[in-house]
Amino acid sequence: MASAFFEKVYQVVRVIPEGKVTTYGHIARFLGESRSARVVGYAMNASHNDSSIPAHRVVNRSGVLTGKHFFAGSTLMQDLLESEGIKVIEDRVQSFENHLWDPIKHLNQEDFIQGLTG
DNA sequence: CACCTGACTGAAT
DNA sequence: AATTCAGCCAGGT
Repeated sequence: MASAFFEKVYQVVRVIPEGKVTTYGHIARFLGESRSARVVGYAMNASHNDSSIPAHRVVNRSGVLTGKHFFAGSTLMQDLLESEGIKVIEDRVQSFENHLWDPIKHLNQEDFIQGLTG
């Protein structure tokens, strides 16, 4: 079991809809830790312990696949995204904002955290 | 035990 | 507008 923050991150990542992506910053902000975007990324690094976490749907604020290096091979992350209908060119998600899934807009922040802790 | 690094980001210079 | 700095947490050296 990872830290509480890691768990929250995982919970959010797990509910990202197929064919959608979000960013480290959005997740951090959604969790009320807008300054911990970096830790979100670090949580993803540790997410290799759990295969149920679609880490490929998390990119940086520019839609760049900064974490692809941590996937097997050099195109697995891109391949996964493209298989969900997201076009990726040179490690960048095309029409990024169009595919962006903002947890702050699609989830109820308080309820989510309440349900998580309770 | 202290210090450094890392899938980030926003503010300041 | 581009570069630098600070903040967050965990794990490795």
